[in-house]
Amino acid sequence: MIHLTFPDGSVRDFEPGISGAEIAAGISKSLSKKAVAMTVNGELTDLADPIVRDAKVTIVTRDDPAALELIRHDCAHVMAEAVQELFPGTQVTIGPVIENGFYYDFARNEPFTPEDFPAIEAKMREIIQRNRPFTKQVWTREKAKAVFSEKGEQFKVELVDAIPEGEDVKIYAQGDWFDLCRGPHMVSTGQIGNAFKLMKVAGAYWRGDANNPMLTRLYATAWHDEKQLKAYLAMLEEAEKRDHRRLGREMDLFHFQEEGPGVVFWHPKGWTLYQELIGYMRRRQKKAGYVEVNTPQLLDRALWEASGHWDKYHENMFITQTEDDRVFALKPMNCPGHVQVFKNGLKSYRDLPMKVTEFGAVHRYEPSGALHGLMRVRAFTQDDAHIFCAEDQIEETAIDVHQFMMSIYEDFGFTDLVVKFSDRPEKRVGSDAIWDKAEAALKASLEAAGQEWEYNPGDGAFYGPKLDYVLRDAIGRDWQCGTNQVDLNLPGRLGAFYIDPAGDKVTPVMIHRAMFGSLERFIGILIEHYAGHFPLWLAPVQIVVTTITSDADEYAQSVFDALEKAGLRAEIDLRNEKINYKVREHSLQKIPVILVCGKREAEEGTVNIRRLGSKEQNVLTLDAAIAGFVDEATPPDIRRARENAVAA
RNA sequence: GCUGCCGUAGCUCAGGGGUAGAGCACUCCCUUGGUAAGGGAGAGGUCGAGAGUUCAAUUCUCUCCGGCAGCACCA
Repeated sequence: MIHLTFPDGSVRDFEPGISGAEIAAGISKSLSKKAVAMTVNGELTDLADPIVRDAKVTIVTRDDPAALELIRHDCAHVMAEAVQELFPGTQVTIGPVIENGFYYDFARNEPFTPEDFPAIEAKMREIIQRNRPFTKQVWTREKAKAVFSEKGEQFKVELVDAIPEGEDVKIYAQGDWFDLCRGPHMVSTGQIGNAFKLMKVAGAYWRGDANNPMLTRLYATAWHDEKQLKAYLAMLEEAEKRDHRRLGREMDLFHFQEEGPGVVFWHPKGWTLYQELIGYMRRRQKKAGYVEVNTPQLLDRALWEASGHWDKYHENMFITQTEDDRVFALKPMNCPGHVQVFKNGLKSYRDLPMKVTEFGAVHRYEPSGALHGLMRVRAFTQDDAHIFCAEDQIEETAIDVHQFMMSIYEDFGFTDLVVKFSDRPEKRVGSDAIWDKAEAALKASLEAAGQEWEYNPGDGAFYGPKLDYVLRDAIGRDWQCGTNQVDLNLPGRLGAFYIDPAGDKVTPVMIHRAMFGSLERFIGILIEHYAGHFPLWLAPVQIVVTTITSDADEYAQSVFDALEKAGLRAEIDLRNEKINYKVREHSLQKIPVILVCGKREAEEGTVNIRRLGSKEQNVLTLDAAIAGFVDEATPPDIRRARENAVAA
């Protein structure tokens, strides 16, 4: 007898080899009907699997959140069967579950098009209706290879070969169709339900390697029920509405055009936002002891060869040649420039840590397919900094940078973020002793702040370990922004040193860090995060003053003048249009505040305030209104400084 | 860069071998209206670029450029 423990804590005895299906049937008829899988000691397995020893067992029903992964995975198998039924000769490869759904990669000479989707979906519904059971078999490697080669499924043969020795070669069948698969699956295709939809067709390299042939990938989404599916589709629509490329055009922030692929034309409003961010960061960095510099856009090839960038990245650099045959490259990064600033003039240990920062415009010739609005561009400005320090200052510096980073993200409302820690890769420079030190320092900086982190083993740069900061936006998407990297290589490579207390020359360690990452990208993220509804301190136009009729023009003008005098970014709209029209237009422009001045307000010396996203109207005296707006438009760092001053 | 799709007015899009259309936006006129579209008139396009086929190409073919989705890449 074996003892099985159930979620309610009860323990019952069974014959060894009993299956989950039998247990469920023994508990109740309805459970038996709803059961799709089970977990044994926390591991999800087929309901039909025998249980041979004592274990904790949970029966998973279709409504269980854990079943969603199974629904998607089963659906992937059904999609593969449907495709092979409709398009004979198509080879199957792999079809994993991903966030929100699944995909399946096929090899076929003809590409699929979205016009094929309805037929595939219909065939999938048919297969689901057949309600054939999923059955598992374990084959020998030889049999699997023989069967798949016989079928002309070369990719599957490769996959069988890739299964480690000693691991079972599992085959799951649904009716006549079968696939090599790790499992688990539900009981039968009928349990998949109807809440799925093919989403897109795309190319993808076999095994994710650009040297391999390209397969056709079909993406689909699948859910427990229609309601969830609809909610997901609605979320996609919402995401599309806040797409920064669309809002950038609608709000007149920036544009792109054909002659400049991947480079931004900033319009007055977008540039205001841009400058506001730079101003914020400049104040914060100055306060944190950074010194701001500016280094050349163009530098001789020799410097890039010395830094090692030429060797590794020259295909991705913009390179120029002058009449006298000198080759200059547009800087793809600021580090070598900052090292030159450090090197100019002898440095003492007393100068360390030296924090050099630059709003550094860099150019990188990114692959055409990588370009994406502001998120990936070929010319961008980093809020870059390099901190030159002694080895024994790495830890304090890393802590300092981490806390700085967190406080900056908080000012933009990013409180949900993930920090990824990457340590030494196989190919690297520097002694193990100093890697030990650098890795420990980065970890210590996170622990000192009580910050949770994800571990990316071996993903560090060849020159040092790093932290990456991934922000989660208002609709749950992740964006990598900040980075904090220890560099044990470049200062030495470029001949930087300082004089230590004993009078010896010592190579400093350099810490690379960027908070926004790139201004362009960060603005893209902010647009989507706020859906264009910027907080007042960032809004390019904070307030529009407008009138009901021309009777109040003069008063409106005086209101506008007062706003400008108070340092607010205001516009005035005296057009002979109906108030409805003007309110609509400025609301669509996502102007945070509309001040309506009619006869009444002119007589009373008040303003009628309407806030973006609300229909409410609020009447205040002009002075009170301005005081409120000035307060609200205060950047968070200045507000903090003021509050601290008051407290002290 | 790779695979697939797309490129017609500022925007969203229709059309299709005989040199173009709608709505919104824009300009002008009328309208002075209390919180999300008042009315009228007008202007606006080498149909992404080049080549080819054709009596004739915006439409068909090819090449290039740009965009979108995904993959690969991201110092």
